[in-house]
Amino acid sequence: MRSDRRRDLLRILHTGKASSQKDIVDALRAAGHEVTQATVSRDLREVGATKIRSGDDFVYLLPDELGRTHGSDLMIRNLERTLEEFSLDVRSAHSLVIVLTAPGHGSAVARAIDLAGLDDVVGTVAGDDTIFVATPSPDHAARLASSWSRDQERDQEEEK
Amino acid sequence: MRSDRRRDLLRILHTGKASSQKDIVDALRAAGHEVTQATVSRDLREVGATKIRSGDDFVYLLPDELGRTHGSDLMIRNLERTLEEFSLDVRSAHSLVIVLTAPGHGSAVARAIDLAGLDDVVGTVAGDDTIFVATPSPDHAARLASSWSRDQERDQEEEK
DNA sequence: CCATAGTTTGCAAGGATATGCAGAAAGTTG
DNA sequence: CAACTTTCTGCATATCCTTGCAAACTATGG
Repeated sequence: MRSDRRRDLLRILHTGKASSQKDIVDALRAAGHEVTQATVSRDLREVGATKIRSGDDFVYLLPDELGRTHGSDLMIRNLERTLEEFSLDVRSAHSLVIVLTAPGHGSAVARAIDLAGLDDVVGTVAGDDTIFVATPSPDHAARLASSWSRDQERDQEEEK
Repeated sequence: MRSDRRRDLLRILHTGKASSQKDIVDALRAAGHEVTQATVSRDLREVGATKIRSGDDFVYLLPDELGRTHGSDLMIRNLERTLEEFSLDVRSAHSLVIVLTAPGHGSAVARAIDLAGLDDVVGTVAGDDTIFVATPSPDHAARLASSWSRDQERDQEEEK
């Protein structure tokens, strides 16, 4: 039955291990539902599931899990890319990290930092082109700053 | 040049109007970049963009926009589906709406309500199987309650 | 300027997903 | 129960996306 199958579909999606519709077909068959990929495609549309990148392959996620991608690989890459593109300088000052960005991009970069969900980041405050990042200790701040500098340098090369 | 093209790609993605890689190829060509769809595919992987449902078709979004799907069509459908599945009863009491859910699903349903980003919803508090939804007025509460009851009824039919 | 190594791209093939259509199933009405 | 309407599904196919591979391009060191 349709409703029965959908319950199992949601369960499968919830495990976060379905990376293709074929995977889902297999899982559903294992649960006793004889279905084809075409039906799965339609079911997925109905529940609003979408396939997003997770590292190098994909995962199907439900809409309410879309916002929970904090700290994921995707968001960490997003931070790296954002730093490459918009950060001009990164320094540490005691337990703070100060990031200088292209004018007007302070908030955007700070958001990327927040979304990355790094343990070392306690909080951020963004101005127009400057961000203060609070960390637990000067040690942490130094580590973060040097890591982010590396990300940021690559862009400087290209400017030449 | 690669970096130049990527800047334009990000701009295109930001408009939220690219629903296929072919669209993006066209847009890039219009901006003076001779590219093929294969290159676009690789560029998209690099910036971490993913294709998500938007109503009946798709949109390519950047990672940091994934969380901003509040209030979208996707989230509204998600709420409808969630109510169908987990809500047992919906009533209004003055300017509040009270939703009774399957045991343990209070928070999950409340989250779906929040994500839908409805103007009429001022705030929610969730218990194990009960949710209080604050609205601006008894009028709003009544409207919401009846709308959600309709969603919820469909499931009741199937229980028979 | 050449040789070499690394990077980027197009092409073509293959994989994954969406969909028109027609038939099956389920539900409705008289 | 027959006739009809509506919903669901599989099949076959179209569309869309990814990827291996080889060629074109860049960068670097002689």
